[in-house]
Amino acid sequence: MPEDSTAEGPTGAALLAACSALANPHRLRILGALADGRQYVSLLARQLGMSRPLLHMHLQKLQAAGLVRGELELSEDGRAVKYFEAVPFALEITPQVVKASLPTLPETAERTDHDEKETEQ
Amino acid sequence: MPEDSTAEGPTGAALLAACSALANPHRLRILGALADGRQYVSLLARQLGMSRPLLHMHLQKLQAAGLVRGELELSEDGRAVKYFEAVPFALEITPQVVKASLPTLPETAERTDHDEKETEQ
DNA sequence: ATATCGTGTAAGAAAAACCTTACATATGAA
DNA sequence: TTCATATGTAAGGTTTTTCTTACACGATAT
Repeated sequence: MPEDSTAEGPTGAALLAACSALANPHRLRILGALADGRQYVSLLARQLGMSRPLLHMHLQKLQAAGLVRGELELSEDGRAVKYFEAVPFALEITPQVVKASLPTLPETAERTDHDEKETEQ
Repeated sequence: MPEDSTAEGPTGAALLAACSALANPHRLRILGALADGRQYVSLLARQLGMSRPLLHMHLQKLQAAGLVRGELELSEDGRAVKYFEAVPFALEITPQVVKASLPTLPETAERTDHDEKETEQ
């Protein structure tokens, strides 16, 4: 068996955050647009044909998930410009990876394994 | 460069469906529970501590995304029992994979590239 | 001063997702 | 028949996400 039991997987929280961030067509386009180069918000909004506040919101979600990174800079002519770039992540998801991530999934009250008397099939 | 340009990636629709299906803690638990063996709905609901109608709904979403598969069987004693199992998928997601999937992402009107006069930085 | 460019964010409507309760069916056993 | 098991699903409310509109600030250029 070619299994490498030391292969690190994402935490449940990280996996959930990443998948949630990717579960939207706009955010997929945004991430795709940043795949081969950084860009600043206003221009990116025009390129993608969406409003700037909307793009801002989606970028926040992508950044919170760690898929994208932003940096505020001052351009030559003095204006504040915020550039975003894709984080070079590589997320491999399989049923086993999901299973392995569960212990670190916060959410909805851990199964407290009290009243479970012979619930086996 | 170890790049294999013929490495197939998921379609935009498939990627979006998969990520949407995984963007929920209950569904992560469900998939994790099915990772090493099939199970039928009612028992799975008890094991996961959730209502059967709720589990049913989540299983539908997982199945629609192709991450899980269900089969209705008749047990020895004649009762109809529906077993679900995890599909052995392996989804690798990177910014480049996302970018490559965009042409096959339906949703929100393809950028029709008309009025784009020198929008370059 | 005013216009233009960049930034951020708050308020509220609209849409989608989530979840519970309730009902309906079928089978086997007491 | 009645109870227990399994299945599926519709109706309705709650919660979350999504999106627009509107406002605010700062700097440069006219």
